Amino acid sequence: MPRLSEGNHLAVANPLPKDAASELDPSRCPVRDVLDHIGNKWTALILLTLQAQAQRFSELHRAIPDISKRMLTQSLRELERDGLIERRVYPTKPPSVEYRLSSLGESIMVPLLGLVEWAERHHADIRQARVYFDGARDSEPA
Amino acid sequence: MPRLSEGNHLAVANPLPKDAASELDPSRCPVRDVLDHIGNKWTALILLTLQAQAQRFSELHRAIPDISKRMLTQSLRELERDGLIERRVYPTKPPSVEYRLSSLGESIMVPLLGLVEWAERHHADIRQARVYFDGARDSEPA
DNA sequence: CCGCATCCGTAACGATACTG
DNA sequence: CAGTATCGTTACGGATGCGG
Repeated sequence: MPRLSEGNHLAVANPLPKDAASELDPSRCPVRDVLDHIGNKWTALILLTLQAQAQRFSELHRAIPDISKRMLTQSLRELERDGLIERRVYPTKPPSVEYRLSSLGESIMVPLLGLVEWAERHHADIRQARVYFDGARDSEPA
Repeated sequence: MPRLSEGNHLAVANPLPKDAASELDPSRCPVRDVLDHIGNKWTALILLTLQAQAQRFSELHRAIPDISKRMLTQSLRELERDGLIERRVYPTKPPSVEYRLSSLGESIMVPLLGLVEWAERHHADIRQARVYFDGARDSEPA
């Protein structure tokens, strides 16, 4: 099995020239960058929702009820900024805005759906492991 | 393209029996459950690191320098709890502990590496989209 | 060496109210 | 309808120090 770009995502061991970065630059690590985003609790859900078809703001809101407007807006902005979705404004009255996956956004669906599929397939295993772990925790000290 | 289990990950539209859950149960949604975990900023990195080979606590710490011991411990516990990694204690003196992927953990590497590969392949696109977006933002209001 | 506990700053997030 | 602004809370996460 290939190991990909050997230790690239691990924080650079070489301590950086001098004082260049008081903090190591995470934007230089594709893995962290992308993973942080899809882990942003909502972004993945939004992408998944948009994968079915383009949606308007309130449709998205209805599809994901437990997100606040604030977070929805913010997440959409991020996705748009990253070029994963496109935002189209129709100057109707009242105005309507439609969000859709860009081609880049579509391309991430492939690995993302892979993860989704894994999640659905192995969720039972995880839940089982959890109850075992939690059970063993307080029945062990016999 | 298959849409998987139609709208499962979206918060259940059916408003739950009565008062059952004041909050909708995210643990019943595999997608959210898994995505939240791998998005936990460190878990994915740890899995990626362990994929190469089993590692001891301090080896992991060296491999991912910018994680605190606290977070490393915590993340490892979570992963162990979910059955993705195994923890082996060697009663040497001083004691040494080794972490390795479980078979379940190995199985998640496939989709995870898919995402990693996507990230590496498209990171340039994302960065470019960002500068474009940010640039357009404050040059637009002409 | 491994890992837990405490303290504390920060940001993420939600709720609400208001604008075009 | 599609946001923005403000506020308050919560939790994440880092630093440090102790114990096995």
